[in-house]
Amino acid sequence: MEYTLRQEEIITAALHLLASGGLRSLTMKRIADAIGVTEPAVYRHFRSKSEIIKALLSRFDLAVEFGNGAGFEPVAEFIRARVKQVMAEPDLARVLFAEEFFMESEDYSRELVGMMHRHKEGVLEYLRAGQKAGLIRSDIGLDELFRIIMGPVRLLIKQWGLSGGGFDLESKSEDLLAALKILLEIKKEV
Amino acid sequence: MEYTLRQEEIITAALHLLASGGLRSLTMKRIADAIGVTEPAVYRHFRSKSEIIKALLSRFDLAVEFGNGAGFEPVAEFIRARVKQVMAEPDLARVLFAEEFFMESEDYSRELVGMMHRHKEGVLEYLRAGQKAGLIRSDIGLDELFRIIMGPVRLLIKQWGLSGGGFDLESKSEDLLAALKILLEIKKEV
Amino acid sequence: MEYTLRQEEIITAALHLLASGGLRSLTMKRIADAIGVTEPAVYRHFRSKSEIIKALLSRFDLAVEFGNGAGFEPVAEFIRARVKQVMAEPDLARVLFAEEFFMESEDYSRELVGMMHRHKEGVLEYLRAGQKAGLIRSDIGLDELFRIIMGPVRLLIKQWGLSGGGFDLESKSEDLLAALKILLEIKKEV
Amino acid sequence: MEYTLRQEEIITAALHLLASGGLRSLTMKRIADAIGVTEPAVYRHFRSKSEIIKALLSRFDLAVEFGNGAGFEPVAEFIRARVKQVMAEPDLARVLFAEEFFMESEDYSRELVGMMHRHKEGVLEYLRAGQKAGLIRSDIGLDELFRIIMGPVRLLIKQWGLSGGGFDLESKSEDLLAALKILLEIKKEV
DNA sequence: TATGAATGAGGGTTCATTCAT
DNA sequence: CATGAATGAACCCTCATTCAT
Repeated sequence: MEYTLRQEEIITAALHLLASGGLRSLTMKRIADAIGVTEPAVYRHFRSKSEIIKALLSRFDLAVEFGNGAGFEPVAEFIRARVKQVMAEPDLARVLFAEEFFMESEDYSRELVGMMHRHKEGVLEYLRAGQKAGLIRSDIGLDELFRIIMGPVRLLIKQWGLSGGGFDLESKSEDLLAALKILLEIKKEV
Repeated sequence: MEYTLRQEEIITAALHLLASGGLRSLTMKRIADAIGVTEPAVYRHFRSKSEIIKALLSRFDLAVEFGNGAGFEPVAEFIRARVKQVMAEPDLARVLFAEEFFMESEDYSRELVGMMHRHKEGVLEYLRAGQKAGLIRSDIGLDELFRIIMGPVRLLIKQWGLSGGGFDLESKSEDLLAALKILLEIKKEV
Repeated sequence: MEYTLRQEEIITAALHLLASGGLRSLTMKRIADAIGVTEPAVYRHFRSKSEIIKALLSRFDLAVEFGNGAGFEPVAEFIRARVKQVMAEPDLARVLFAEEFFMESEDYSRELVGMMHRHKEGVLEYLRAGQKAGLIRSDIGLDELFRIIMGPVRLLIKQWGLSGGGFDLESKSEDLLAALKILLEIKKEV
Repeated sequence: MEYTLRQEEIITAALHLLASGGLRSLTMKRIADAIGVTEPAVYRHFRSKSEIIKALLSRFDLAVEFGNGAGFEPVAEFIRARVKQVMAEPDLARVLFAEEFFMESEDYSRELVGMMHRHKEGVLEYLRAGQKAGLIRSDIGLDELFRIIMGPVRLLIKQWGLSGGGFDLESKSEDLLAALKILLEIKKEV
């Protein structure tokens, strides 16, 4: 979906409010104030608050193509893309993995779950192919493998968000990826 | 802090509301309805909604004593305690790692951060000692170690919560612990 | 249904607003002002504006028992009861036969239609029995008979309402009933 | 007053909205949508919503010339004209005798009352002349006569409108006229 | 210990209307 | 002749909280 400039402005304002004060502070009035108009003006651009939130959720999506790769490297690339996205829009870090925010409404949940599922399947596919190709250790189940990779990434990004960007996310994420690489990749013997 | 029976009842009702409908549905009216009284009656037991939420947060705490152990095993014990706690009160799973819920107010944040910190320190201590004692691999930094253990655990519990208890948390957590053990523990050579 | 004093007060205020300014002026704010409280206070007594309107509609109902009578006389009694009711609460006159007001919502419509139907059936039964007993002329169909009696009554009450009580409704209604009696009753020959 | 094509289109759309959803649904947005333009465009053709409603009311008027006739027949002709008009534009039936719709504003009221008055005077004149000429029974007052004729007609048209055109209005109106003729006309003796 | 009644603040949303383009 | 963007006023309703009883 394409958004007009005004719409993008609104989505950004909404994301900022959500990140800084939770769903409670994401009100039409505050959005309107943030972009310098009155409340009804916002309704020219989105039919309802719901629509704004749905549009906001689309920012969670990654323009990542899941290809035919195998092993840890393409997964790492996916994670690096996430990290870059979060760093480009730090507000994201505070809400990205807070599915609970949107739990309240079936509507948002569905959207969110769909997106999560898509990403999970992509990652799982890399891992499955990696195990088959002997690039990733096979003494650990796929489920566990997935959690052991994505769990720490989520935690890292969350910590960065909660700390207000208090550390260098990029270098810390590289550290994490390096550690995961050591643990999960099968070293090619000479 | 000790709570009266009525207070415990209120906290449980609040937790249930929070888990099932998010912060939005956690209102004084709904709490009152849930325990079968009117709103002012609730104020007899808690000075404000804030106090209820703070009391609720105390449920997140673990009555775990962090001792002098070292290595992966005491960490696993800590995690098992968490899992048991969550299974005993499934609502907890849906809110336990949703720090964002409480981000809104400095008040709650402080409480929560303190708790998280305490737990983190405990776990880190086990890991540090474990590395020193040669029980845990040392080619991975403490920070990464912590995230690689607690990240997946958080993710697992969150998934269980979001799925509405759709899988056997206990066995899945054992699978996870086993995988982490394989990855992180140093095998004693004969 | 029984209403508390406050509820009756609200219903009366609502009826007054409806009568004096149409549905447009029937707002929660105005009702609240009319009884000297703030808007939220009204919600203690009715769950929604809908409920108030439904309660209001119940005022349209007549506590008239439709018995086993026959002929014009019991119909006249029914009409006299309506007239008395309207005179006791003149606001009624302006809204009583304005089904269109409530057309907007299926909800109200159903309620209203049910009431109208009950009354119509009662009147029709008197007329049918009257024709069978030779008290009412039979050269006119029941449908027409009904309209020729109730149509003028409705018009009379409406005119009285629109004129702001500008004439003596009671005497005018007696004139009307007398005329209808002359036209429709069969004179007993000696 | 003459209206442009666009204006007629707007009036028709307004009438339709009014008939199908009451005054509540008669909004500038909906009118605009109905004719496929945006709101400001409507303002090109009418200075305000008020003007639209006033124009709408003009549809209630009948291009009936009240002549010098006497007795029941010219009244019946007047009624037949109404019925034809209503059948040609069924939406009219749902709002035609709903003076309450327009009660809200003095403005509309005056317009409407004037029209009603003109029609009433015309009908009354026929009846007065009819009584004088011995065509209509004189044991019933003029006021009552008027109500006994127009009351049922109004009720009939209203019922037709509320029933969504559920019966044959033309034949039912002939039945009604026949009944009224029997009741009110003086039979010429041989 | 509990209730009934109330309130100020604020929520999302719709309306008729205006104005620059 | 029409649009996109905006606005002030108003709408229904919910919230945490208070107070007299």
